[in-house]
Amino acid sequence: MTKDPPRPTQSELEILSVLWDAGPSTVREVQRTLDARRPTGYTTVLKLLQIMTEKGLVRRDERERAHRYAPRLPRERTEQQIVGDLLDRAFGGSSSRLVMRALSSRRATPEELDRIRELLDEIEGERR
Amino acid sequence: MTKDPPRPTQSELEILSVLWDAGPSTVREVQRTLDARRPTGYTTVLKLLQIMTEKGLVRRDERERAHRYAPRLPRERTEQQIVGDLLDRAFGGSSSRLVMRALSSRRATPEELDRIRELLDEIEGERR
DNA sequence: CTCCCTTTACGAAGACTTTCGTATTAGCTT
DNA sequence: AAGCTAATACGAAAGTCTTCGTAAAGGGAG
Repeated sequence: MTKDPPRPTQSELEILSVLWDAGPSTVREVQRTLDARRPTGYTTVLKLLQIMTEKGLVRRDERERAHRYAPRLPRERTEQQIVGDLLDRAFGGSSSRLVMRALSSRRATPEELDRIRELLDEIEGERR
Repeated sequence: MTKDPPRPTQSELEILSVLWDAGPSTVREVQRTLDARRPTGYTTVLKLLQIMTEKGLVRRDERERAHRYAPRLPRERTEQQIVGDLLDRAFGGSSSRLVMRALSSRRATPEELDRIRELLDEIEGERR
């Protein structure tokens, strides 16, 4: 059984996010996406991805000349880990408080709100 | 106008959380709370609080022999900052995805769920 | 084959985080 | 005032994160 990789750092999380969105990508592809948001050097991204490979956060496919990197864990699972951690650390485990902050922090679209309602229904349904 | 303090680190956030819960506290008080969860030395907490004072994350009251530390920003605001940051960094700005992770990460009480529904109503109400 | 261009590899610097040992200071007790 | 106790101050060490410069390697064009 392979051990779980450590929690990703802030920058690593940003890279993972790109990979989850775009699928297996080369350094150049990730760098271009990141650079559009905030100036980010090529070797910086490369080094990060190499470190992330060592940590087991990503898997590297070396068949092509430009290696392709892919997340090793599903987005779902990592997000859960991060959120759970934050919940304990800053929200005293109160998920509702976190939810409220999230909702008042960014506007959610009506569709999103609907999906959240559905989720609430599901949770309350299970309770019975 | 005073500049905003930087984003707290993980350990700093833990300390802030204690201070928000307990109100202005001495190093010893914070240390005892933290130590109960995970072994934490006195001078470690002290140093952190001193650094946090420099950064402007907490305010120090030196009138008593044992100084009392208090958060400089309200919990609300800091939580918002953290969540907003996380939202951008890992959730592509999708608050609903964050909400779902939060809700499936820890069980919320029925009361909490109700409060969330109310919040949803409010948000949709404003839209009209 | 040789010259480029793009990529990966390596290493190091600088900043930051976290922890802890030790020194110093202040108050209380006697 | 002297001594004890508990607090703060200081500084250093070890680890991590982030960035970047430079070297090495690989492929394609001519």
